[in-house]
Amino acid sequence: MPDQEGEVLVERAAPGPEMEIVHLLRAVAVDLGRHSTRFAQRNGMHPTDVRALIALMDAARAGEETTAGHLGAALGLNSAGTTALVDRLERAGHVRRVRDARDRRKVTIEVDERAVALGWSHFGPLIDRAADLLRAYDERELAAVRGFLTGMLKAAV
Amino acid sequence: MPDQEGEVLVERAAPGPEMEIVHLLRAVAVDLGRHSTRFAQRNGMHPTDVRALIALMDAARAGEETTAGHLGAALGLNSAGTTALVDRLERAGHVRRVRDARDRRKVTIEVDERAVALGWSHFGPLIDRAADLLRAYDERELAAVRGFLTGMLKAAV
DNA sequence: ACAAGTATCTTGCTGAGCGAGATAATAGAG
DNA sequence: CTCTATTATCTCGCTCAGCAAGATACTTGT
Repeated sequence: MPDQEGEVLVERAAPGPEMEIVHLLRAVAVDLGRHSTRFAQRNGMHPTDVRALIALMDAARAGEETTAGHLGAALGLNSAGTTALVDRLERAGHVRRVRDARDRRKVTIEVDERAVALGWSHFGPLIDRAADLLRAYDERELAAVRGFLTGMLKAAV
Repeated sequence: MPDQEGEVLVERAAPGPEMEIVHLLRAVAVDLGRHSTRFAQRNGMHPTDVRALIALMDAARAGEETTAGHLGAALGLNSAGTTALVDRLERAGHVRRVRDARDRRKVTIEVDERAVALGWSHFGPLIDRAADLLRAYDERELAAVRGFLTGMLKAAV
């Protein structure tokens, strides 16, 4: 009876007990996004601005300088959008533009310390909570969480 | 010596082995966001449109009707933005507007079956991959993953 | 020294989302 | 039953993030 094709498509997933966790992961991803959007709005920023600051801090932690071009590429913006983004962040005092001394076409972006502190004040409690949860786990449980997240990371490319 | 205050703020987190997993979770959240943005762009939609379709499908799965107002509230849009969003989705054929018969002020939004199928074709493989990963776990490992995600969900409000 | 290449910025535009208010339908008081 | 308050959606005019195209400034290879 091919008269319910829609239903077949809707109910395609294997409805095992795994699906609960899959939906949980999605809910967490959505909520983390909301959390960071709220942070943006409270500080008069846009979601992209927060993503930019996070990208900049990640690079800084890895010991890499970030140029305007790098930043734009990481966020999927074109050059005009990148310039506007950096203008915005600079005007708000969250970053500084520094002309590269060796290649003077380049502009490296440095995050202001106060922006870092602001980020910690908002995301710190969440990170602490996560660390608390994980400290209660033994090595096999940690491996399970790590393995699941690592697997999802590879799958989501 | 208080001449390195910036550093103190930057390195505030307890640098235990938990931090690796915290960063993993954030990376997964970001990548899932990117995945859904790519889906949006490939189909000529905006991230908000995808979020709207997901919200609509979630409600439908829970057996609830979604009105324009509900949808806007769920996405944090005002009424003008909501109207524009539904216009866009309707123009693209992803949803239908249906005037509620009992309260004729209300407009309920119905997702078109083809939009659902389109979503599955993109997110299905990812979901399958997640289910595969989880099927290899025993009950205690599943409980660990579930507990961590549930805890983060409560913390991220 | 000069052509080709690379990094950023400028200009002009499109469109998502907002604030304010219009329109239409329901609910409650008398 | 009618008049007013409330609720749900839509319309209008605007702001601003991001795009496409091209200008500008610097570097590199010949």
